[in-house]
Amino acid sequence: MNIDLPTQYDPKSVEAPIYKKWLEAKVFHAAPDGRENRFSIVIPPPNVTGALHLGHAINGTIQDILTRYHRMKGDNTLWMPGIDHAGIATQAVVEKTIFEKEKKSRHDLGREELVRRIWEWKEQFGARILSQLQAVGESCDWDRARFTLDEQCAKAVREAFFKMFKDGLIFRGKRLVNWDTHLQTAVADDEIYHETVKGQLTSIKYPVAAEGNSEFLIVATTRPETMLGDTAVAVHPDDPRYKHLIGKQVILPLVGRKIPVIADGLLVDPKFGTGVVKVTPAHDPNDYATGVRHGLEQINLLTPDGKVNENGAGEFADRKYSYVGMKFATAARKAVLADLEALGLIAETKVHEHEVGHSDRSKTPIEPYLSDQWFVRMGDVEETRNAKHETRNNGGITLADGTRKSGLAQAAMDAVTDGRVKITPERYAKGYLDWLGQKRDWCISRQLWWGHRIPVWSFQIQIWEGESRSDILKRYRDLFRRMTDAYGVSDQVIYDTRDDSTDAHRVWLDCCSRSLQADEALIEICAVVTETRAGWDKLKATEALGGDNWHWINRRTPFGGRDPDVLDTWFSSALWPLSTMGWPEQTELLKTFYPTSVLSTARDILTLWVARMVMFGLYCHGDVPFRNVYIHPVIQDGEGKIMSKSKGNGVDPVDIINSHGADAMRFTLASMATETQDIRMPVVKDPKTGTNTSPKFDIGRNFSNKIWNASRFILSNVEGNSEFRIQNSELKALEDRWILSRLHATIKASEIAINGYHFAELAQGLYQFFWTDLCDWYLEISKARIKTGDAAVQAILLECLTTSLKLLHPMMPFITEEIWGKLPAETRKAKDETRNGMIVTAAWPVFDAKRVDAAAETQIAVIQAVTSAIREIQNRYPAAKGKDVVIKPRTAALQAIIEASRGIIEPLASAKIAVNSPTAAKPEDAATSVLSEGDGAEIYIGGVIDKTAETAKLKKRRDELGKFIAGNKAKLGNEAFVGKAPEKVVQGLRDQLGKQEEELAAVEKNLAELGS
RNA sequence: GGGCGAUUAGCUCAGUUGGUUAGAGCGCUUGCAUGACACGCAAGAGGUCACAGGUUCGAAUCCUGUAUCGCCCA
Repeated sequence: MNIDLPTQYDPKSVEAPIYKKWLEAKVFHAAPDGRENRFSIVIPPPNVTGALHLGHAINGTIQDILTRYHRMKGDNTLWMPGIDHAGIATQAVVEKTIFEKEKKSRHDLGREELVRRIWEWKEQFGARILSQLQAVGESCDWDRARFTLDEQCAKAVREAFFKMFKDGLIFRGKRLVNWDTHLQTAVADDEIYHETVKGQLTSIKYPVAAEGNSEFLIVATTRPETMLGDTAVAVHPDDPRYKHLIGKQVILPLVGRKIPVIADGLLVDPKFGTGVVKVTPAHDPNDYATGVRHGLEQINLLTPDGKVNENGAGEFADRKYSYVGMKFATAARKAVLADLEALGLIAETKVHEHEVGHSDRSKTPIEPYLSDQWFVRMGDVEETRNAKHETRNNGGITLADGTRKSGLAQAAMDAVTDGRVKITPERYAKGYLDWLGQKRDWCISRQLWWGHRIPVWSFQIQIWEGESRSDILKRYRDLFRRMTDAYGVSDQVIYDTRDDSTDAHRVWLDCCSRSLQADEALIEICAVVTETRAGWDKLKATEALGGDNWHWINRRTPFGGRDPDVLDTWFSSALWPLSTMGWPEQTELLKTFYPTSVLSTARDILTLWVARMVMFGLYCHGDVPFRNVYIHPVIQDGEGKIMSKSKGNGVDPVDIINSHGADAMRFTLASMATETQDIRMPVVKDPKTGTNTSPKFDIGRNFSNKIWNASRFILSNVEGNSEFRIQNSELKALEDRWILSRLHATIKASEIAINGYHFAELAQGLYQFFWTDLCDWYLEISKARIKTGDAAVQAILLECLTTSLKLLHPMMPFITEEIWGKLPAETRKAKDETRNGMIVTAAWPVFDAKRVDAAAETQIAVIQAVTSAIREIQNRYPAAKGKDVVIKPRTAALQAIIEASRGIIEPLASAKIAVNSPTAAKPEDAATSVLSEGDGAEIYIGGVIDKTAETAKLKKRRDELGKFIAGNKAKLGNEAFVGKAPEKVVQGLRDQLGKQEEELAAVEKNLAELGS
């Protein structure tokens, strides 16, 4: 033992240099080459707002296992890395930081300055995230790292937007959206969490508007302030209580507006409350839908910052009321209630619990808000929809490969239904299909400054008397086309008109541009046409518009220029597999690595992200973005709570890497990646550092240390020898054949596990082989031969070590690379079969069925059972240590096995087998162990007995056996069982019963000898 | 309210198409400085497979219901 290695593995001193070595050798870099076998993954880009958490760590581990495995298999392997700009999240964090430090709002800074500050933030935290990913050991092609806001990604976003706009799949509309009054932006459904709030259900009396009628309709609401925007009250069409009022009007208290009583079977449940529902189309999604059904007016009451606008006033019962400027859900509510109370119009109030949506980012309650937003049409496209566009079709959409589909959502659904995308575990496909099946239009505009700005220029056009909308629009379109043509970018701009305007005098012209040059042109055009008449002249616009019939572009509109909004972050994320590979250019990279092999992610973004990538992949490029989707489990704390910063129950992967090493963390996480959807990780405070940690990670650390020490042991015993190849002629020793059999079984099991995404099985299989089979048994059995420098053993040891290291490498890359580097150079060369002497590119082991040796496995199982039985007696009776053992095997065959294995068993048990015979006599006062392995045996060590303990133990076993035997006898006595069960099962049970009976007989005989 | 999932040893989890005596790691108990490793070695104890029905020759496994918990959607 002279190899110069410490007895404890120190990951800290190893990991950074190893990673550097990989980077320098450029082993993670992938480029298109001639290889047919390819494997590619795009990373789910971590959010630039935050640091890495365990979710990233487990997913990174999984992806790295897959990537490193395929790289070793010799596939052309690309793991594409990058980070996400995470629009709302990042802007909110930066705004908050600036406000805390400088007491300045985003409006104080201005758009340009804020965006500059966010870029600063991005540089800082983006770098940190990348270094954290590297600390985990992830083998991404860093040369290709992308950021969702960089130029290449921006180009893809522009192109996709342009294409959709052209196909009429992107449209602008006034819709009810979730409004964050604090951040003053629309937020997506998934950016909202629901909280149960104790509220009040108020019943309000609305007087019926008819001469001499003193009737009231009573409506119940949790949001009385929204009554200011009511435009109807609804009853069920079949409700006899109100039938006579349908079509009549009620007077809206406080406001004085007369609003109709409508009949709506969808909105109203006659059994709930009074059966009368107030309808506020601009402030409630259900009411909005009702309003659309009945053509009701939509009265918005809200300013963007959550106050009551000018619509919140009126006159009722000869008095004026106004709530303008009050905070909507708080002050206005209070005032409305007080005024109603004073009027005696409150029929009842009661405490009521209900769910209120809150914004994830600002934690403030969400208001449904009627506003202009951009949408992606998810649903089926009907024929009439495209009538106004130049490209007409018969309904449906065309994917990039020419396939026709009814709509975007349907295209993405079909890809999973017909198996082009396979989701693992399968059950998650249901959520994906259900979500897409709703085909809800996707609101893609955000009133933020951080993100891809919407590439649309809008001009509000005045319509003068005597000219039709379509005429003027056509003329403007022609004009704009000519102008952009002058800039040489006419094919970079599409012109579209909005037909959703209710204004008879104005109409919008939208110009969507795909390139930055087109933007430049539009800036120019915008400046000219909105500034001066001279500008018009300059461009000969007058001519273009036709003489004196003067029309103009409204210079006061905020939209006489580019749309100020940015795109939802998921829009650029949806293009990630395409944009990172260079789309819309048809790059070699794209041709080689798209579609990617697998996407690994957490279930919460299966719909938001995965579904949209499928959609965009098909629509933009004509193929799915990945063949497989693997959904990994979510790590929770010991109580089953999601880990989060605010709860303080999170574990920081960097802390674990510092305390346990990256390999230890990776092994532990892999061993937890089962098919379940949640896994719990008990969290404790590390007394040394005060940080959160988990005893779970000790498993990985201990295993690392085991690998380290076994390797140390093996390396120190093969020193001075060079290349080893196993000669089949030398495979005489049972234990040698056995460990190779186990090794090859492990190779096979590892491959099956990786290919099936069974990472916990992979971890357990390797742990079992390395620790139990190799260390506990093989190394112990062969120690004597190892000491004598037996060449066959050395060959086996090196074979086991090198193959184990390779199998372990994808999961534990650092330690395996470190040990690989300590191998004798010739061995490394012989076992590597590659390229640069590193394990990272060494060839993956090849399973050899000829190495599987069932006979050897059975024999070693007997040896293990006999050895353990002897040790068990020795542990029970310390006096038995060193004393001779008497074995009474039940058959001559077993006797022979034991006889042949004497040389193995005796050193392991530190005892001599004095007798090994079916007719062996039991020694005086012998402690007994009755074996059921093999053909069964009794094992005695004489002169040590404690009669009471011995009797108790045998009795316990007797009772157990009695139970088993009774059960088996009952089964075998059952004709139905014997008749129906497969012969194999019946025979197995008979054999088992036979053994149990023999064992019971032996136990009873021994009990009798003990006098009980 | 709808969907998905979980409930197996003190803890965290396995348990394949239903089939021989339900497994692992941690923790616990006992013994051990043993020429690789105490982050170790040897051994042991520990389970009414949430509950109630059902199907079946046979159920941790399939079905129905109940309870508790988690997640997603509305």
